[in-house]
Formats: sequence, C-alpha cells, structure tokens
Amino acid sequence: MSNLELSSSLLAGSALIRNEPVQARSTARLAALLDAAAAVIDEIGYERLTTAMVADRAGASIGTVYRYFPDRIAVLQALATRNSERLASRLAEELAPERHATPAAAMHGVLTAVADMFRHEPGYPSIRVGDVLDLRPPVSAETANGAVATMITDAFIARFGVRDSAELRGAVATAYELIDAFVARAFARNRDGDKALLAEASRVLDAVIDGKL
Amino acid sequence: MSNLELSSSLLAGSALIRNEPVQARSTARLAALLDAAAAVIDEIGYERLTTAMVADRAGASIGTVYRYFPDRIAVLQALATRNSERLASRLAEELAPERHATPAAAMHGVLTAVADMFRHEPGYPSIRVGDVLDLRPPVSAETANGAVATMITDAFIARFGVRDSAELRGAVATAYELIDAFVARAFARNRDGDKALLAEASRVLDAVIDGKL
DNA sequence: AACGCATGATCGAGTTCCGATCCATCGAAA
DNA sequence: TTTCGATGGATCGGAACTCGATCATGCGTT
Repeated sequence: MSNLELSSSLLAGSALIRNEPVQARSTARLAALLDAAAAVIDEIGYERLTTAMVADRAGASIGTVYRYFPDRIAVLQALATRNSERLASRLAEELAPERHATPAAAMHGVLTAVADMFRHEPGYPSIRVGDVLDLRPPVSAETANGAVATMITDAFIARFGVRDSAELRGAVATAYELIDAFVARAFARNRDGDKALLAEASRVLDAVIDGKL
Repeated sequence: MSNLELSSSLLAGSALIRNEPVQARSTARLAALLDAAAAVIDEIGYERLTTAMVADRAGASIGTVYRYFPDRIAVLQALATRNSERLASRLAEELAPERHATPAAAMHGVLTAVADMFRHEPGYPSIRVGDVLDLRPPVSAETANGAVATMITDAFIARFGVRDSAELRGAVATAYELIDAFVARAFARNRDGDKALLAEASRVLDAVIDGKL
C-alpha cells in the first residue's frame, strides 16, 4: 500500500469523524475546521483550545463542529492524523527514486523533511502525532513513530533494494526516533529550529546508522 | 548549588502555587493533592483528570485545591515539577562518588535511573516534565531536559574532575535527550518497559558518547 | 503554663464557562 | 417540488473556579 493514497482515506472512516462529508462544500468545511484548530493551537496550545474557538475561526457554528467531530479530543486527534498524513506524503516525496543515492543520504533527507514540517505546518510542533494526547487505552498497538519508521523502511526496500530484516527495521526505527526527539527539541524554544541542535541531530544520526543501512 | 535542596524550593516561589504553605499540615496537604493527581493520572490519563477528582482523592474540598493552584493545568505542571525534582534527587544518588568508575558508566546509570522513574513514580510516564504540556509561553528559557543535562554535567565535573567545556555540556545534553526519548518509547505501550528497546537505548548511548565523556 | 488572637487553612454552595446536544431552518441535488 | 445533507445557535449538563463563613494553629502575652 502506498502512503500517498492514505491522505484522504485515513481520516474518513475512522471513529474521529462523525459524518462522512457528502456534498463538496462540506469537505472544505472539514478542512477549514482543522485549519482553524491548527491556528488556535499554534497560538495558545492544544490544552487551552476550545470548540468555540475552532468554530469561530472557521467561520462556522458550534453545531457544525459537532456534526463532524464526536468531541473536543477527536478534533485534536483528527488534526494529529492529518499531520501524520502530511508528513507521510512529504516523506514519500523525499524518498522518491531520483532524490537520494544511498539509504544514509535518504535518512538525512528525512531529517530535513521533519524539520520542514515543524517549521511550516501550523500546529505540527504541538501535536505532530496522536501520541501526545495521553488517551487510555492507546489508540493503536504501534506508536506513531513506529508507524512512520515502518513506512520509511518499506520505501527503502522498494527504492534501494535492501533486504528486509528485523535488524533493518530496528535500525530505521531507532534512527527515526532520534530524528523526532532532536528536531522536537530544536523547535521547543525556537520557532525556526535551533541551528546547533539540528546540526547535532545530523551528527548523531550518522553515529547511529553507521554501517547499518 | 546542590540538587537535593531544590526539592522543596522549586515548586514554592513559582507561579504554579498560589499560596505558600506555612503551617505543617498544609505542606502535607499540598503533597497529598499532588499524590492524588498522580494517582488519577495513572488511572485515566491527565486529559481526563478533573479538579473534583483530585480533591476527593486527597480528602480535601474543591476550595482547597484552588487555594494552592491557580487552575487545573497548574496542578499538572506542579506535578511535572515535582517529578523533575524527584528525578534530580534520584540522579544525585546515582552520581554519588562511590557508584560509578567512569563517566560512561555513570551515564548508563542515568539510563537505569530514568527507567526506574517510569516504572515506579506514579504519573511519571504521562507527565515526566513540564515540556509535554504544551503551554505558551514556555515557562523557562531552558527545556526541562536541558536543565537535567546541566545538573548531570555539574555532577560529572565534581565527581570525575573532567574539564568543563561547551563540548562536554553538549555531549551530555545529547546523551540525555537520547535516554529520555528511548526510555519514553520503551514505556509508551508497556508498563514495565520494553526490554528490547531499553537494550537498544543502551547500545545507542554507547555509540553516541563514544570517546566524548 | 494557659490564654487570646491574628492569620493560615478549610469548606462547599454558588457562579461562570465550556463541552456537547437538539432541533428549526436553509439549500443543494434529483 | 421533494428529499435530505448541512448549518446555526439556543439550550443543557457538568466541570472549572470564586468567595465569604468557619475552623485550626501557633505565637506573643501575661
């Protein structure tokens, strides 16, 4: 299964969305609601986000918000899901055949792509994946970062013809975990991303993937 | 400045606490409130924690909760702060002179200590540091992990007589960031900590501190 | 040692605010 | 014209938070 095609299907069909949009205008509404949520989160953080703020910002009413989402947390989860999808498609671009010559180079491309998401995708620094939401029980057996790592590994196998193995999957998962942790910290107190920390991330990435990809 | 003595001073004096406890019973109350919050979080997650639950659990009334905390989120932040303090004192033990022969060994001790916190400190897996709470503006210029790294470095200098330098501080910060990220992931879906992931964390730690401490 | 009293601490009903529902109305498709 | 998806906003229920009454503590006074 390709990852690009997930973009419009993962959200729909999940428990996060109450009613599938049928008419054309309503898919735009749904996007507007998520955009509004992202903007609010960027300004005051997801803890303080209220459903009324989302409605206002999107030029919609409270009722409309609840037509699409079962509850406040579902809005956050839906945004997290959309963020994950956008990351996935950004990574799919990055891992396209013509882009990088070696797996190691591609992994550095992933680092850049993740940093781009933090820089340009509203709300991404706050809720890049649903994992931060502390829900019981966890929404899936796999962590969100684990899912991304799986996707990257699949792309590696397809692109570079490396052999599938538990070691390979572990190495990519480790590398991605690292990337996520360091980039998150680089952007934690600096909206443009702390340069020194990003450089450090790159260095550490080299140390970790050395000979393993 | 020693780290143990922070235990009762970091919380007091911060904006997280409305009224400093002065009588003996009230410091106990404050502790009871935080204990109650930790227990609730362990059971249902901090998203679903209500101030009424905290009051009930602590055998106090709503009014008492609000005597000490300005709002619901401050309760969570205060717990996060106490968690950081407990981590600090656990690390101070770990870095005691007789414990480890080399900085590298000590760093592995730090890994073990962090894992212990995840295992045994109620609420720790959910809100180990204030960073996870996504509030604006950030409470301090330094990230919580950065503060811990600083503390570890100071202890290294005192214990092993290594020379202070930007490189040393950077190396420790990197190593700690790594530890935090991997241990968190090891405990994300497993209350006892995924053994394989903890082993992987140890391996990666070696790769990263190699020759730098 | 006993007392008095200033002030810290507690309580919980009352108020405000927000998450969530309901339903009357609008407008697109057929 | 009819049907049904989509919308707005009044309304409800419950959680966050306030505030004045009341109780407890410990310190200065005698």
